[in-house]
Amino acid sequence: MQRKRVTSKDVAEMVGVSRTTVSLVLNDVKGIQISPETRQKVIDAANELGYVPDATAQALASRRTKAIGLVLTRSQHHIATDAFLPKIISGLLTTAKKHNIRILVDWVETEHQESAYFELARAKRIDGMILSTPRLNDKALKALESVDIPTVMMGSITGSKLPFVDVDNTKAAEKATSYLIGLGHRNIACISNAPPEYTAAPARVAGFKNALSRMDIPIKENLICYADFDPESGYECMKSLLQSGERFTAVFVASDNVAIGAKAAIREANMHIPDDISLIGFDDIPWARYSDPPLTTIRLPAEALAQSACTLLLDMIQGNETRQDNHLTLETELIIRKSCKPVS
Amino acid sequence: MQRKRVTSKDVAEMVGVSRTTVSLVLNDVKGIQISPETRQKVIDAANELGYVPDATAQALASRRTKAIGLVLTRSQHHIATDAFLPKIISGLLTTAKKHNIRILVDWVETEHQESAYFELARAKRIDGMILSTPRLNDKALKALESVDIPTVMMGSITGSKLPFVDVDNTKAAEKATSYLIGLGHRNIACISNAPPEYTAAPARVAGFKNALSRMDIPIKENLICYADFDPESGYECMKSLLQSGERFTAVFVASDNVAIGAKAAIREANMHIPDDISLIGFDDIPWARYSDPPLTTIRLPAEALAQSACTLLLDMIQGNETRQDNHLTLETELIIRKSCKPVS
DNA sequence: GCGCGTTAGTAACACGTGTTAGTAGAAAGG
DNA sequence: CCTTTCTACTAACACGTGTTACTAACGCGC
Repeated sequence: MQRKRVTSKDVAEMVGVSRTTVSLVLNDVKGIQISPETRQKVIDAANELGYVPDATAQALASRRTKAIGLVLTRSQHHIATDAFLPKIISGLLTTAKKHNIRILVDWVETEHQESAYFELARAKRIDGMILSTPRLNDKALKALESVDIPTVMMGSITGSKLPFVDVDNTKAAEKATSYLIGLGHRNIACISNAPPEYTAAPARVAGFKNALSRMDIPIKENLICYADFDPESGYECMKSLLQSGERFTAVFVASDNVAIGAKAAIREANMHIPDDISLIGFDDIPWARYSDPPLTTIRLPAEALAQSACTLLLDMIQGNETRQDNHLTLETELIIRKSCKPVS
Repeated sequence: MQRKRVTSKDVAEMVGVSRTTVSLVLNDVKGIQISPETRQKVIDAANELGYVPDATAQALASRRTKAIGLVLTRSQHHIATDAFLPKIISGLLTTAKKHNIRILVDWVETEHQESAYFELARAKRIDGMILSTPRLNDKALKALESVDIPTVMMGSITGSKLPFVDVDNTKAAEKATSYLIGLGHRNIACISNAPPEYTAAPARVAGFKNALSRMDIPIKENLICYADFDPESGYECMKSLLQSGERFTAVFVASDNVAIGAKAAIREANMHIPDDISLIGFDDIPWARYSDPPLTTIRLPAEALAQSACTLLLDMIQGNETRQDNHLTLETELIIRKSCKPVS
C-alpha cells in the first residue's frame, strides 16, 4: 500500500509512447491523428494502472479548476437553521454532477466581505461562483463586477449588473396576499422573512402592500414586521404583533421557516389556525404539508433555482456569456392547504 | 480591467529580489535568514500589487490542496429533505475557516460508489474526506481503508477501521425509551430514522429494545418500523402502525424529521399528543421546540459533531495520526418538553 | 530521384508555486 | 593573510498536466 502515485508518465512508459500521446488520447482531443491500436493500448494501460489524472495539475495547466463556489454570506447561526440550504445543495449537486464539476462551499463573514470575495476570485480555486441571498449594503458586490470571475446571484438586487436567477418575490407575495383578501380578510399582518437589507424581504413586503393597495385597503405599518430567517425570530415577531393591540384576522409570513415560530406564538396566545387567524407561508419547505393544519404557502422552486443558477454559471464559464438575457425568473405557485379560511 | 494575473514573479521584480525570497517571506518560513528591510519591502510590494497566490499552483507544489471533502452518499431527494445538513455544514465551515481550509461537497451516487470514492481520492482534489451516514452494505468502504487518503466517518460502523465521530446511538435511544417507561408506558412503538442498512438505524432500535428488556417488557416486532429519513416516510410508518391494530400509548421516533410526518398521521387519526399518544423524537432540529406541543427529544450535537470530525481529520492530515484513540463519542441530552405525559 | 502531402507521433515549453542545495560576501578567529 | 563561519540570499529542480510547433517515415505521382 501507499504505493507511488500513478502519473501519465507511467502510462506512457508502459505503452512505449510519449506522455503527450497519452494526454491526447485520454482527453480525446479532436483533429489529431493517433492510430486506433495505439489509442486502445493507451486506454488499456490507463485502466490497468488505475490512472486518475491529478486534478490540481490539470487545473494549473488548463486554467480550469472544474469547481464552482457556493458562497454563503450569512452568520453561522443562520446557516445552521436554514431549512432551505439542503435543496440548494441538492440542486447544485445534480447539475454539477452532470457536467463533472465539483462544488466548493464557502462562507464569507460579514466583516471581511470585501477582501474575502477578492481572495476567492484571485486564488482561482474556482471557475465561478454562486452568491446566495445578496444584501443591499454589500459593498463588495460592486467590486465583484469588475473582477474577472463569472458570478451568478441567487436572488436579485437592483443596481447590480451581475446576472441572477430568482423568482418574482413581489408578485408571489402579492399572490399570497390577494388570496387572503379573496377570502374576505381585510386586517392582515405581514411578517417578512429577513431584515430589510436582504433584498427579498422588502420585495415581499412590497408585494404585500401592492395587494392591499389594489383593493384600497389601508396599509398599517405597525402590522408589518421583519423577522430574521429562523423560527425564533418568527416567534418573537408574532408575539409582538399579538401584543400590539392591533386587530388582524390573517397573517402573511414570508418564510415557512419563520412561520414555524409564528405558529407557536399563536398557539401560546390560545388562538387557533385557521379559525381565529389564517396563516399563509412562503417557500413550501417539507414541513409545510405536515404541519397542523397543513400550511397554505407559496412554493418556491428551490432546486430548480439552484439548477438554473448552476447551468447559467457554467454557460458563462464556457464563454457563452454574450447572451443579453443573463437573468432568469422562475415561477412560483400558490399551494392551497388548510391554514386559511374565509373570514366569518 | 482583465489585467494580467499578478504572480510572485511580479512581486520579486518589483522589489528586485528573487522569486524564492518572495515565497520564503510570504510563507514565513522558519529557520531562514532574511533581513527585516527586505522582508518589509516584499510584504509592501505584495500588498500594493494585490498579490494572491494561485491556489492550484500552491496545491501542486506543496501537495496540499487545503480543501477537505464532505461526501454525501444519499439520494438527491434525501439530501434535499435533510433537516440536518445545514448544521453539519455550519459546523464544518466554522472549523475549516479557522484553519483556512475549504470545503468541497461531493455526492456519491449509490450505483457508482466504488469508483467514485476512488477517483476522489486519486484525483487528489482534497486532502481528506468526511463520510456521512455510512451504510453497512457499502462495499467501497473497505477499499477506502487501503487508499492513502485520510478519512473520518460521521457515524460509526462495526468492522471498519476508519476513525469516526459519533454519538452513542444505542445509549441515547435507551435513554429516550426509558424516559417513556418511567412515565408508565408499557406499550411503546418505535419508528427508526432510516432503513436498517444505515448503521444508526439498527443502533437506535437496539437501544429501544434494551430499555424494554431491562424492564422485562416484551418486545413486539410489529411495533417496530423503519422510516426513510423524510417526513413522508414517517407519515406512512405511523399510519401503518395505527392501522395495524396493535395498541400502544407512546412512540419513540428516532428522527425529528421523521417525527414531523408521524405527527401528521396521529392527527389524521384524530388522536392527540400527549393525551392519547406520547411522542419522543431524536436530533432536536430547530422545529422541535416550536412544534405543537413542543417535542421532547434527544439532542444530538450536530455542529459539535461536524467540528470534531473536521478537527480530527485535520489532525490526521497533519500527520498526528499515531494517536490510538482515533474515534470520538459525543454526549446526547434528553430535552424534556411537552409531548410526553404519564400514562393514565 | 524528387517534391509533396499525410500519418503518427514527439520534444519542449507553459502553468505558478514550494523547496533544497549551493554561493557570493562579510565578519570572525588564529 | 588565510581559513572558517555566518548572513542573506539565489539558481535550479520538482509538482503533473495541457498544448503547440515540429519531425521522421512513408507513400505517391511524375
